[in-house]
This record gives sequence, structure tokens and C-alpha cells, in this order.
Amino acid sequence: MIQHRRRGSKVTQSQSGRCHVISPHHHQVKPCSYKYHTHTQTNSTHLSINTQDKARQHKAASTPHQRLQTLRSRKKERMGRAPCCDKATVKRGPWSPEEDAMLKTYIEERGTGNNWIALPHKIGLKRCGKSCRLRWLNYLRPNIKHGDFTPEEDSTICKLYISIGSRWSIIAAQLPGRTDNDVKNYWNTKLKKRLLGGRRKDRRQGAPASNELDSANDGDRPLSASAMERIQLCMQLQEMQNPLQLWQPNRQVAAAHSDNNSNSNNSGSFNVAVAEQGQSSPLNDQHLSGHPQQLASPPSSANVVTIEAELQELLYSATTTTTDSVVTTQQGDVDWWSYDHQKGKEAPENCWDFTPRTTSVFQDYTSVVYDM
DNA sequence: AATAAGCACAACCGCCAGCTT
DNA sequence: AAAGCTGGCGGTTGTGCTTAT
Repeated sequence: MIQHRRRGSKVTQSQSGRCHVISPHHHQVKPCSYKYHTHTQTNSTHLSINTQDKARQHKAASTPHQRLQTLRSRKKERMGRAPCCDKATVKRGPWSPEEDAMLKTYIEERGTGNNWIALPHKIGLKRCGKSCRLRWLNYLRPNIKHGDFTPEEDSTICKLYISIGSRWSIIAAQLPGRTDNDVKNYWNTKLKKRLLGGRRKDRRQGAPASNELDSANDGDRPLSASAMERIQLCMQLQEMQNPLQLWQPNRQVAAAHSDNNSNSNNSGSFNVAVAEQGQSSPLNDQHLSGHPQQLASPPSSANVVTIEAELQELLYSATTTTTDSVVTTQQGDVDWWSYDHQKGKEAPENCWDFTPRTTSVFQDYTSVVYDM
């Protein structure tokens, strides 16, 4: 079965049910993470999922929140979903300078009219409204910063990611001029590799490697890649604090959650709980209240200091304790990762020692609860 | 020099929440 | 209450460019 997907890509489904994308660029077949129905749905009509699967899906949704989401999902399937635009007539791909100028000029003169969908028609652009919005927000909007991230921005991104996860819009809101897309790309292409890759060598000495972590989690409750990354980061911090207690429960947090997690199963899986209750956080509480079932108690200030120090050590040691994975700065990057205490200097404002305005956010740090 | 592999980033996608009809 | 629409979000892909072999 072959269905055409965007920009000439072809999607196939193997006998195992796994999808593959035949890239027109690389001319390679590679595994595809798309859910199969997204490949085959046409005109917003989802492939029917059989009733037993739905019942299983609903039963598997253990929490009331998950069950609610399942029900909403099914409702959507019944309703269908109208496309936001006619994809046959809408132009896609990179924006031309002329299109940019048209969009920018119109919005600067008349605003968006609070209706992105109607905007391209008003302007005369053959673009999807969503595409116009994205182009404006990520590129054309005034005061957008492009190019290298400053060390302080790096610091803020890392801390917030460990604290609240992949909520890029919230993280970007703390970085004036940066867009969530920029921050997301920067994390995925640079920061993540620096943090997660910097200490990989240490794991060879008894600690589970990242792929072992993945395989150890092949149970019934898959974790998102984001959650896994955060677990890895926390594990690395734990490992540094006490290498012999790797994979041991965070007793303090686990105790705090013993009541809340009483309904969890004993199948060897573990839960990730995110503390998001900072009192003085500049973040919008509305944004942080999305997963009430995952809330955890805020850590003590002593723990915050410890974690922050360990994070700093993690980053610095990544450049000093490894030999074959030394972090090298690329052309145009600021060489702050290799800032060295041996130089006998105080940490600059843009270093981890510096406490930015997001300190209170960092207090909502991630805690990992192992329910094994 | 040719090719493969990796990187960076703009753009696209589906999902979801909130609002309106 | 149901149906439909829109904006916002995070995950993922496509593709040009660079680097490695």
C-alpha cells in the first residue's frame, strides 16, 4: 500500500504495520513515527478503528483525565475535522520575499483582524492561514532575534526544560525576541546533544545506557521522548551525586507522592511527576496547570541549590571529564560551555552561577518518581 | 572528486482547548 | 448539548548546506 504524502514523499506500510517514508531527497526508506491513520486519512476522514480497539484504548486510559481525552478523541472522529484550507490550491513550501513583504505590510497597516484563516484571502496570498500566522510569528514579527543564542539564553533554556519540559512557548516567553520554534530547534540540534551527549562515556561503567533505558521502558506505558530525556538528565544528576544509588527512588519525592500514587500499578514502570507550583513564578499559572494529576510538591530551597549546582557541574564536566566526547563549540558559538573554574575567575553573568530572573521558575524543578 | 552522513532550520502536521453558533 | 471554527502548541519532516569518508 502506497500513499502519497507531502512534497512527493511516499509512505508505505510494511507487513508489521510499521510505516516507512521514502524521502525524495535522500531516496532512502526510513522508519516513520507517524501514526498510520494520519497517512491514509483523506479530507479529514480518519480510518475507522475497530470497536474493540477503542474499548481497549479507553480501558487502558487509567486516569480520569486520560479517559476524558479518549472520549474527546472519539467524538472528534465522529464529527470529522474540517480542513483549515484547501490544500489543493494553497501554496506550500518556503516563503518568497514578495509574499513576506505582502504579509508584513498588511499586518503592520491593518493588523490580523483576529482571523488568520481569512487573512490570506484579504491579502491575496495563496497561503494557508496557519502558514501566515507561523510566518509572521516566527520570522516577520518585529523584534525577532535570529542567530546565536547567548550563554544566558542557553542557561535559561536548559533550566526551564529540566523544570517544565518541552513547553517551548513558555520557555520562549522568558527569552525576549525568541520564538518557540527557534528555541525548540536550538534545543533539539544543539543543547540536547551537549547535555545528553556529554556524559555518555560515563555510562559505560555500569550505568545503563540511554538505549538500555529505552528498552527497559518497552512496557505498556510508553513515555514521551521528552519525558525520557528529562529522566536521563535527572539520572545524570543523581549519578553525579551518588553513582551507587543510580535507579534508586528519590525517597523524598517518592514519599511525598506515596498517597497520590496509590492507584499506580506495580508492573515495574515508573511515573514522571513534574512540580509546577512555584509561588513566585513569572510564568502564567494558566499554562502550568495543564496536568493537575502530575503535580508534585515543590522542593526545598536546599534541593534547588543542589540541583542547580549539579547541573552546572554536569555541563562543565562534560567538557573536562570525557575524552572522546569533548564538547566543541561550532563556528559562531560562544564558548561558554568550557568556562572553567580553574581559571580562578568568578562566573560571569551568563554562566550557571548567575541567577537569572527565572530562578523562581527553576524552583519548580522536575522530580522523578520511581514506582517500581 | 564523489558520495554518504550529519546538521540546521523553516515549514508542516495533527491534536487540543476554548469559543461561538 | 451538539456541532463547528480558530488559535495555539509541540512533534516531526524536508531540504539545502556542510563535513567526513
